[in-house]
Amino acid sequence: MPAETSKPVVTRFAPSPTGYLHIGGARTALFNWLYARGRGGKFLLRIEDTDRARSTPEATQAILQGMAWLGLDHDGDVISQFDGADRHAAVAHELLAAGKAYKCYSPQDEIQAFRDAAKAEGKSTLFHSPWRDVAAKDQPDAPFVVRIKAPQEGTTIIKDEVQGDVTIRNDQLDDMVLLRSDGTPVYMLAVVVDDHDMGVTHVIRGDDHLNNAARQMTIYNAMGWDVPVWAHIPLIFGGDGKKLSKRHGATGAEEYQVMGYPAAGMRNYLTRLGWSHGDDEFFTDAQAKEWFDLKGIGKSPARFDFKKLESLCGQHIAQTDDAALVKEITAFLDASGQPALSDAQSNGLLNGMYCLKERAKTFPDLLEKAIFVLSKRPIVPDEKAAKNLDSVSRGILSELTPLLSAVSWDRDSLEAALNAFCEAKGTKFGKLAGPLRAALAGRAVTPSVFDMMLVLGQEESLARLTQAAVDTAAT
RNA sequence: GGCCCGUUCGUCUAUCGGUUAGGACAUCUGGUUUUCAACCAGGAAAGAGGGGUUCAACUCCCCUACGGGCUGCCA
Repeated sequence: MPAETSKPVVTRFAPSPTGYLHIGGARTALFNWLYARGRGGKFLLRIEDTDRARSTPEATQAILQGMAWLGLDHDGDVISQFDGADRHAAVAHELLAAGKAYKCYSPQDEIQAFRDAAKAEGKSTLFHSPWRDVAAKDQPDAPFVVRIKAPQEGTTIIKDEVQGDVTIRNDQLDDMVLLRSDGTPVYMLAVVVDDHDMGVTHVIRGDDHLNNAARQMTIYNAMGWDVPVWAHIPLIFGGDGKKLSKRHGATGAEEYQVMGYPAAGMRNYLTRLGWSHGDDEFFTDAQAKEWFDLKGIGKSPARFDFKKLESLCGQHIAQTDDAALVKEITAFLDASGQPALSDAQSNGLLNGMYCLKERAKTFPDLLEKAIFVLSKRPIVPDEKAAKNLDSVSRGILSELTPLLSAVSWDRDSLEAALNAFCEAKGTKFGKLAGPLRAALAGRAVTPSVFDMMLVLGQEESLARLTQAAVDTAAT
């Protein structure tokens, strides 16, 4: 690996702005980001917008927003591929002048007819232009496309860090179009020129481009440019082993944001999907940057598993700093179009975070558990909680309340007081917990009653107990 | 049709010619418990099929099956 130290790493993510940031694209971006960031290199972002009909500024915004949410910061400005069209065309003309490309006058319908016929006969549909070696003086004054002169003998070896050495016979390569008949460059040319001009050293992209790499290499070779290190990564599938699509549920990065998955958990899950570092499952960004390499990327497509995502997200939430979580939740609320937290709610959330974050896998999950601290009196019990507030439990609560007003408000004292109360009443604590939950939170599923009382404070807790004891409306 | 790639528990994966094929998520059983979660203990669960090579194959080679990709004046 001594070569790696000689040249700084430059990676890039190059999405087409035709829709939201697909989760598979997000992972490709993540791999590029990790690889560059772990090596002190640069991570560039280029928008492949040469298809004018399908590219939209909204899509570019969605991609930027998705990357921002995932914390994938890029170096330098966002590059528009379309802006480089003149440069791309200039390269094609350079190739033309050097005799490494040629003008092809075959009309499209003719080519199409050839392909249809070849297919019908079960023969190769590779088109061989009759204009490849026609001298300039014999060329007509007619519309033409510029095609590269691809090698016709020998083999091209794609030295891929993930797939290994992939050998393609050159007779399988076509003289692909570089410039359309209107003079505009095609994608295949644009990527190569841009990657070269941007100094990209490692091309990490989906393996749907593996075959394209051989074709792109003919351009690199014709221009005498260094071929980058290739790493073609397998695509992500849905749970049924089919290409991930809408029917599998969410495919856009921002949908995961709206569902309340923490970005750190997403990064961890996506990194581990199709890449491994021994048995490590849960790791921080710092560890991921340190460990990530091309060798650890698997060759087979991985399936997306929500359960594992949730498990990892739960662990990340539990390990995130309380204040940072409140910030993330605030952003989540905003992104998902929900009402913002009041200052009082924010503070309450922060105070209660220690006992909330241990038990939540997503932000909505956490918020659900936090209802006790986000709600104001009067606490209205939901259906399940109401069942714990029958007349008997109300009686018990009203007996308990004066007792608690005399107790010192710390965990040990509260536990002692409640246990003593239960013993005196001859009941188990379990009998008391349900009504307490209903009174304090209005829910049947909550954090520990001690934590709730501690977070709420003595005054508020007693007020809620009092209210529950006297309120008979629900029964 | 042609060319290219892939295939280890349900899922993500470890292994890199010699292992009782390991871990994680999910699942099942038991325990703990104050609900949910968490936690503890334990269980079930895998090399697509067929040929080689080798003393020995999940690991190397070939074939088949299945899945995927490319085969555009899309990207």
